[in-house]
Amino acid sequence: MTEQAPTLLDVAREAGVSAATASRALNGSTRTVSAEKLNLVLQAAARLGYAPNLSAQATARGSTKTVALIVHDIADPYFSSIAAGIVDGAEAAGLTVTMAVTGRSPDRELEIVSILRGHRPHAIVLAGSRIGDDQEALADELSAYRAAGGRVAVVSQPGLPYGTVTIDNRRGADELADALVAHGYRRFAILRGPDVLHTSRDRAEGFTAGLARAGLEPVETVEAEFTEDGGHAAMSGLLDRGRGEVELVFAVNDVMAIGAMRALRDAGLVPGRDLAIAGFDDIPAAVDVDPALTTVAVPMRKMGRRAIELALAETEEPELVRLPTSVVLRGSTPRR
Amino acid sequence: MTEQAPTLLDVAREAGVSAATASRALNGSTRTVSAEKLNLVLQAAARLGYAPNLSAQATARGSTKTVALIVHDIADPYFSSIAAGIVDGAEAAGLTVTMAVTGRSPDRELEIVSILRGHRPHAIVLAGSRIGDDQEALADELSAYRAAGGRVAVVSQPGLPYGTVTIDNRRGADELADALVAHGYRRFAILRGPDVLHTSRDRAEGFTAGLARAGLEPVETVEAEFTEDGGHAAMSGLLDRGRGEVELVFAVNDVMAIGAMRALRDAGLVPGRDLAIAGFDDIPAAVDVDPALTTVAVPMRKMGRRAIELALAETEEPELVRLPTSVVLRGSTPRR
DNA sequence: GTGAAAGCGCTAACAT
DNA sequence: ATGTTAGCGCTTTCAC
Repeated sequence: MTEQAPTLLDVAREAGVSAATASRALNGSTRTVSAEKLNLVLQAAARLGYAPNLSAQATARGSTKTVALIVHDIADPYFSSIAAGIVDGAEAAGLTVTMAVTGRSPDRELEIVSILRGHRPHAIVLAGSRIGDDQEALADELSAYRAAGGRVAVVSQPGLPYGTVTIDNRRGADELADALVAHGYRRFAILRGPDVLHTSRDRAEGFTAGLARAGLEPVETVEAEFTEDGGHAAMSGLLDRGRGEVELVFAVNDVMAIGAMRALRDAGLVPGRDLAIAGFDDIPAAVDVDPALTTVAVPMRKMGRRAIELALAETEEPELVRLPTSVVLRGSTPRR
Repeated sequence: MTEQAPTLLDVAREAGVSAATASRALNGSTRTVSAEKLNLVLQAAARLGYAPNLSAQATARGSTKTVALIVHDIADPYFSSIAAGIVDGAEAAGLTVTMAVTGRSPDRELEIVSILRGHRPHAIVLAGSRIGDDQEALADELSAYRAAGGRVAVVSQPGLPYGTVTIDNRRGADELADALVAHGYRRFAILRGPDVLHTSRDRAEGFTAGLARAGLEPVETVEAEFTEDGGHAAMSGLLDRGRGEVELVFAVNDVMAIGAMRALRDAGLVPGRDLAIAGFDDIPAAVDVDPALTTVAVPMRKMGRRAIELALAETEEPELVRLPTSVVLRGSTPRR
């Protein structure tokens, strides 16, 4: 049967007023319409089940009430926590969140930004570290959006000329190394992600720098995918080759660390006792594994919230917000 | 400085053609415009960094290329897995996903559906079991949307007159009970969620039914929040009161089960050895905990994909798809 | 194949 | 306070 959705004109007609009045009553600044007609319109709208056509509203006004969020993988707890913060913040500002997923493909990301731009969102938020340094095309796309009055915020990856909320990955990893050395560890392996990921690189380097201050260096470095399976595979490989003298494995994120713990157990070893493990992020699952995972706590949800604030703020200068991290020592790295 | 974003007219002018031709070249059915002008337009568009205004397109066409997704909590692995499937499916169909989060509040959910309806999405997908039976207002809102030609699909909760993809919660729990009895367990406690959640109720009842066939009944039933903290609190409570003769605790979802395991460890007990635990869903973390969690596998990602297909399918009759579950026995329920 | 013109549902001057 | 009238950027008849 599919009748059309009722339009503003239907409501106006039903209420016996002009479209303009109906518009003012329903969406405008309320104050300019008499209580009487206001009621008439409201009731007519309710009777008809009217919902304003946001697209039409957007074309007419030239702006939308949405913020577009770009993440790499929504099922990844790191991103979904950030997303949760963003949704919170957006909701507080009366904005709807639209979301797109890149699957970590730079091409796809570029395409997505282009499509999203078409939605003319109030703001675009990029979450998660970009891939590689070759971001010219992306930067162009974003600056076109920016030039047209759009707002951009970036979570996690500094270096883009927009409001950015991030953490100090180097420092966090450095402090972790410190704490671990203080716990008596001396022989470390690093499980890092693909080198093109800034996050991975910074954390690995920070950790190495921390060790260096104690006159140490990593016994071994293994590269793997930035996922749980990546961590599992890398740890399995390490064990196959013989882990030698390694006492502790630092994985550059918790997801990888948890994958590594699983590999350890699969090999009949006990994480923490036979080999210590540390991660980075403090995702919710970090306290669910046994032993609980030593890690660097990243305030993911707060980062999301802050990103929205940055995007919405009317500043000329791109602001860089660095949220503090903290080392959290847990059972996966017992004192030696 | 904020120049305006280039419009179709700008492109047309730049290419020396009419707006109509530009429109046809950029978005229409390609075939009706000469190769020559097509190129002209394409180049002009590229030069200007043109991105079509999707809102204007939507008002003109009367339809959008978006699907709206409503979830309770995006940080919950259950929902984010479903969301991932939906994003996959939508992407395959060339649709953008917009997302809103209810925080499990029925009022908020109603409000969201109303707002979303204003976006005139191609389809609305509701993910996660609804709260309570009092869904009249929600049903009204949805049927207004439906009447205007919108498509609706529901994940997880049967009972709404729309295409639905779900699992047989009763049966899954029933089979789990069977398997656990076969493993030698006799004394069970059930950790259930709020009774208003169908999912929780069905799983608890199915489990009880399974036990009944073996001439057993649950020793105890504890109600808690449907979250990890809820599971933790409930288990702590159970331990405080003395768990008596209970051999195995069945939590109606993995998140609660994992919370319960954590409570167990907090109390100095070893999950699996001192007290067996089983959950439901098979979220990714189920294999990360130690011992790995016995559970009922739910194909969450596939459910999301299937939901999009249902929503997009042109069927009159609301279809009900029940995806199969399977019992997965792991270390948290060793054979007795 | 291409352009002119009307219209999508709404908002925002501009009148009154 | 309310109605009239232009648009917003795009698509889509309808002629040529």
